[in-house]
Amino acid sequence: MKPKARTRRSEALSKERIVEAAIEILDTDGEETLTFRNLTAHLSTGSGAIYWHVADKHELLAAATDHVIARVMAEVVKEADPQGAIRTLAMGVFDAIDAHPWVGTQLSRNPWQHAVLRILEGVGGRIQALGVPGQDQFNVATALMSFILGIAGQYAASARFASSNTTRTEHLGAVAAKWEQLDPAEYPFVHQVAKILPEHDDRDQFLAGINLILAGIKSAL
Amino acid sequence: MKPKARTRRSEALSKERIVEAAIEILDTDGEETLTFRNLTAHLSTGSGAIYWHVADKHELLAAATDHVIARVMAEVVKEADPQGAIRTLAMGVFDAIDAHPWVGTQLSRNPWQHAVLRILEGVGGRIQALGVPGQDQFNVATALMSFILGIAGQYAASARFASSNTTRTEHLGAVAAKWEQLDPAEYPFVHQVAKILPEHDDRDQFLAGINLILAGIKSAL
DNA sequence: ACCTGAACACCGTTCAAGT
DNA sequence: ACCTGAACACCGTTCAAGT
Repeated sequence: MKPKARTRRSEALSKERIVEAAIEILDTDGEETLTFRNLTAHLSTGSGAIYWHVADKHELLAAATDHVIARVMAEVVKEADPQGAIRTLAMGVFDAIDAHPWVGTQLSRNPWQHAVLRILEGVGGRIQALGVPGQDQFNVATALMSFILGIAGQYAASARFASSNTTRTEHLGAVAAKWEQLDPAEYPFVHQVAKILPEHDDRDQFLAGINLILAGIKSAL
Repeated sequence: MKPKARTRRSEALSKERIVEAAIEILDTDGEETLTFRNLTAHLSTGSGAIYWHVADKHELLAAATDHVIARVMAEVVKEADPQGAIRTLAMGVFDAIDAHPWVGTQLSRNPWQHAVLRILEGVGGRIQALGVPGQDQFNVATALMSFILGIAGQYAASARFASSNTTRTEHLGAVAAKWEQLDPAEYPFVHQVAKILPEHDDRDQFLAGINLILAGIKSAL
């Protein structure tokens, strides 16, 4: 009786195969479960084998993130309207994080990884097409980036907490309940927001933020 | 010859003393060096002693972050003009992250910790004072928050990489050099930005982002 | 009630030894 | 050239035992 091979037989290792296996673990079992021991077991190889193909865990995570983001950016390529392109680009990143919360963690952790450059290029090109003057392009593009990366980190964090055993709305309900126990005199706004929190739509919220920034850009043109 | 006591004698432990000691380690030696063994050595106590006062490392980090952010928010309290208040509040958070990069990491990692609520309350109150209609306040306040937290994560990441042995400008120069090796046809915007990157001012960049969002808010009023 | 510190169950990474 | 897997140098956390 052959043991169940978790991977298709034993082809030679490669960075690509390693990244794919890592993504599978990250997607199905979450970011905390990705260890080199777990990963090498999936690949049915020795615990140190990975280091021949990948420098360290940071590089592996960056490569996995780039894999996901590259796909997103490829889908955005052709959109004539720069504003529309920025929206679909941003929502594409959002949906990728929704599907792979660990991508959000990773994006917000290292601003100079390749995946972030892909996003910056995508945003920057549209900013230029929008007619933002040269000396403002850097600030405008990075502001949009910061907002996207900020959301990335937050959304990934929610997913990390919620996914364990409760649904997202249950979890938000628990958060809102905690907010309502704060002193209403000291935290009036938080109290008000607690009522909306459990049933709000993250995607709408994100798009509203993008539109806010786009409005700021247009008002300065 | 008495051994040099790293802490003032052996008063009883308390959450406050633990948090203070943690902040000192985080500030002087960086976030990677904060381990419970290191921390308890500084406090000259047993390695498990902390767990009587603090649930786990996450709570400790959240408490340390709240300690820093509470100070920042206290300084902002009275500013008549809501726009000005939002600017000083945001810059206060920025300067706190500049002085304590680990605060940036921590803020971007957990959106529901108390420190984040302080910022949200500060931002939200000013958003209301600005006259943003009720149903938009949540989206607008959280968008501003996301931008601030996005910067927090990025700035902390730069500090983490740069601080090791090179100065910030040296580090940015190295990043820019890497960007210039990318295919200019595929990454035209990144190439252009690489020229500005090493000598840009992070504080100006951050303020420009805040002003962009404020402009977006005003244009919708 | 509070503290000690050995022990547990892990990590990422290295590297001699194998093929 | 590539892989193996024991070993190294750590982690956070637990918990019986002490005071």
